[in-house]
Amino acid sequence: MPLYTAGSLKSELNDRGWRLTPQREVILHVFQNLARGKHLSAEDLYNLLQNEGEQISLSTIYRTLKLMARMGILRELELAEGHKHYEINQPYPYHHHHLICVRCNKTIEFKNDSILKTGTKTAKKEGYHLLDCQMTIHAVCPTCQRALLPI
Amino acid sequence: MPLYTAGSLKSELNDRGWRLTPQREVILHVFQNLARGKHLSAEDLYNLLQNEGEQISLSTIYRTLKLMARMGILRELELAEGHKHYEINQPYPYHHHHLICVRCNKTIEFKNDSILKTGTKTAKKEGYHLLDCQMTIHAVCPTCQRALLPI
DNA sequence: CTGCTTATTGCGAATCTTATTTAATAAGCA
DNA sequence: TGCTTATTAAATAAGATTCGCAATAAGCAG
Ligand SMILES: [Mn+2]
Ligand SMILES: [Mn+2]
Ligand SMILES: [Zn+2]
Ligand SMILES: [Zn+2]
Repeated sequence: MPLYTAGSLKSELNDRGWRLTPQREVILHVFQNLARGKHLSAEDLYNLLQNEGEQISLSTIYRTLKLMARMGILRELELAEGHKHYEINQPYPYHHHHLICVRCNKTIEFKNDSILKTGTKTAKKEGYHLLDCQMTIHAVCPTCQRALLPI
Repeated sequence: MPLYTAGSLKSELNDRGWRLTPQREVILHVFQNLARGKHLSAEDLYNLLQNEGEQISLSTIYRTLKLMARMGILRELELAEGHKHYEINQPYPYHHHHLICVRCNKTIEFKNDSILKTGTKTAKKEGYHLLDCQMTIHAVCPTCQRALLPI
């Protein structure tokens, strides 16, 4: 899980016969400058770029998010039903995990260094090349516990 | 994360004003008797039941899987793109986690007791009612590493 | 710097999973 | 045993993501 710059992204892409496009650079930049604790869906990213005057099609957004997740640059998160969220994939000491309320989707980030260690060790043991490891806690938040039993 | 029987499922449902139906009982039974390491998608479950002569509609399958996941009876897993997989949610010592190849979806289960401990502690600290906690490692398996660079 | 190859983009249309609507059914309970 | 209403099946809709294709432009060789 290295930290990417526009330059290192370009070389990693070119090494595989792929290309660095302005769209990819812009999207990486958005995630690199996203506030801690923020997570973007494809639609979120699309709207954010629209508001900044960047014209990147939704198709390209989807393709780029998938590509960068497969490269280990972004993390793909299941924070809500029906669509994915993304954030930059950072190593220690920024590596963190998520506690999610399954009813209202309120999300709390937490850290635990032993998880990344376990992930690294387990992947290595099986000969896998690690891209990301994440712990997800599904639970019901205090507010939703008090609400009267809707599922 | 208690272990459910048809009886305890019924009381937990009835306590909330809900009902135990034959469909729900059948679906719980399938997951309770599923071989270790097996994970079912909604479609998988539907086909499995069809082959056993059980007529349960796909709508009911989806509703039941969601309900049981929200109750903490089943775990919802992201083992492949585009659809979820489910397995029974078991406590220590059966509690386990998943290492997934993002290219071919080959999945390996592994255990690590400290994860459930961390999940329990973190949920408690925030006042959340724990349903499930899981660690997911995204990686590229040895076979896919050798394959020539398709994403 | 120039031209060529082909990866990538944007657009629209398609796909596919999951949710919803509705009438019929049946679980729980008095 | 009868009543209330949660649940079902089936058809339909919704919504996220992917795909096909023509136009564009990144990388590279000359
Ligand atoms: Mn996060
Ligand atoms: Mn499993
Ligand atoms: Zn909540
Ligand atoms: Zn693989």
